[in-house]
This record gives sequence, structure tokens and C-alpha cells, in this order.
Amino acid sequence: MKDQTIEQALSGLAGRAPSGLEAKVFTGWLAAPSRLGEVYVAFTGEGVQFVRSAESVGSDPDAFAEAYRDRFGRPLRAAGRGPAGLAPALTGAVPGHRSRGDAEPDDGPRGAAAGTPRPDGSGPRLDLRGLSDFEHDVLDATRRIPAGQVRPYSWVAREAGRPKAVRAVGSVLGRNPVPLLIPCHRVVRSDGALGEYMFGPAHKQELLRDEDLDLDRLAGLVDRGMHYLGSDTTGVVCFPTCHHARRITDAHRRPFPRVETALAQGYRPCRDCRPAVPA
DNA sequence: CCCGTGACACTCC
DNA sequence: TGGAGTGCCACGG
Repeated sequence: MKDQTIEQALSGLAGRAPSGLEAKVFTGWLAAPSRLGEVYVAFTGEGVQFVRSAESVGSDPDAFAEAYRDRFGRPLRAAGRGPAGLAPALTGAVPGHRSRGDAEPDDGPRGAAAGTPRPDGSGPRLDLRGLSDFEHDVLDATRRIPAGQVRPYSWVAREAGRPKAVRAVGSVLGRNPVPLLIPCHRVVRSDGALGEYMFGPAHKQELLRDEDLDLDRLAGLVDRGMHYLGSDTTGVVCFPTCHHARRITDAHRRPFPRVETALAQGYRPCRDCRPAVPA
């Protein structure tokens, strides 16, 4: 034993890591197709932790790993398969999501290996540990916006319990760890403009179109300064993209510039889209 | 219609 | 460590 090199001595110490240790040291990552093109996805045993488009990191997995490490302080290691439900959530191939029929990527070998579905049944489990309470509240509110619909930043602020923290909402969404899975692209400006997006406004518009949101119809309303729609038969006022607003017949559709205008005329806020706090 | 200012959680020095 | 700086905004003048 006396003449061995340092390397030999060290290699003598090397051994198989205890089962489960590797998962404690490394975070798994993989590349997957999505509505934003290829994305890189990092995930732990808890769920998906970080998603970025390949484009946004120069299609360089090393850059993704660096961004991940900057933020989470851990290295990445390639892993074969992500949490259950990841692939369809990324491609939009989930029930309730009206995606306009592009190719249906087969999500590889079957197997509900890890994770239970989220409460709403749509999408993989998420690992959002380490976020502040405010960030949690903002992301939770954002997550509840249905596909094909949009809500203003001010709405998210109110739903998050901090109605005046509008700009802070923008800051949080600008750092959304899991875009697509938490649909920050469905948060828009109160004046009707789509606003900014982590991967650029063009992608925001593309994602919304892909969800069958009629941007032209919305723009038509915005041009007239109308940001709410009511039904004079039900006396309910909604955001224009609300599921219920879409069902109002032409004869009974009443556009309003401000929700207060509708309330003053006896309308009540829709319980689904909550354009205002109930009176 | 644009500009200035308000507002606030988070991030860095 | 705290205070200035910053940001996918909103609203009034």
C-alpha cells in the first residue's frame, strides 16, 4: 500500500453512491418538445422545478445548467424521463386545452412512474420550494387562468391578496420558474395590450393564438376602450375572454369600458372570472 | 395620447 | 445589512 499514487488511493475510496444519494445531489433535466419549440426542463422528486426554452439559452444545455445552478445552487444531470404528465402539458395536449392540431408527439414509454397529478388534473407536479409567499400567491393565481383566456396584472395582484402590488406581479412573472406549466403568458395589461413576456412578446401572442384566443376580436374591443362584457339577461359582467362572456348572444352583449360602470348599472361580477370583488 | 408618478416585492450591492 | 435600484404595470392629468 505504500507506493500507490494519490489517484490510486482516491480510486480506492471511490464506490457506488448509496441509493438515493445521487438524487439528493443532482437535479435531473431533459429536453422536450413544447409549444415554444424545444424546452429544457429541470425536475426533482417533488416535481418540475425549472423550464426554459432552448432558444432563450442559445440552444445550449450547458447554459441552461448554468442558469439553473445560479438560481438553485445545484448541478444538473441528464435524466431519462420527467414527472408524469409533463409532455402533454408542454405541448398543450391536455384535456380542456384546445390546441389546433399539430403533430401529436408520443410521450414515449408509458408509465406513471413518479408523482400524482396536480389537483386540477392538468399537468405534472411542480417543485416550487424556495419561493416567497408572495411568489407562491402570484403563481397560484396565474395557474388558475384557463387556457384561451387572459387576465390583467392587476387581477393577479388582487387575487394574490395584494391589490396594489401590480408591478411586483410583473417582476414575479418575469422570473416564473415554470413557464407554460404556470401560464404567465395569459397575464396581460389592463389596457388590453399583451405586455411583455419572458421569451418575447411574439411568443406570448403565438401561445395565446395557439389557445384559440381571438386576438383580433379582443383588439376590436380594446380599440373602443371596452375591457369588460356583460349580459343584460343575466346581469353578469365578465372579462371578455371569460368562458361565460363567450356565450353571450349578440343581442344581449353589453360592452363596458370599466367594471365600475357595469356595477353601477346593477351588474354583478362573474363568479368565474372575478372582474371585481363581489359587492 | 403620452408622460409622470404611484406602488411594492425583490435584488443587489 | 439596509437602502437604493429595478421591473412582463396602472392611472390620472
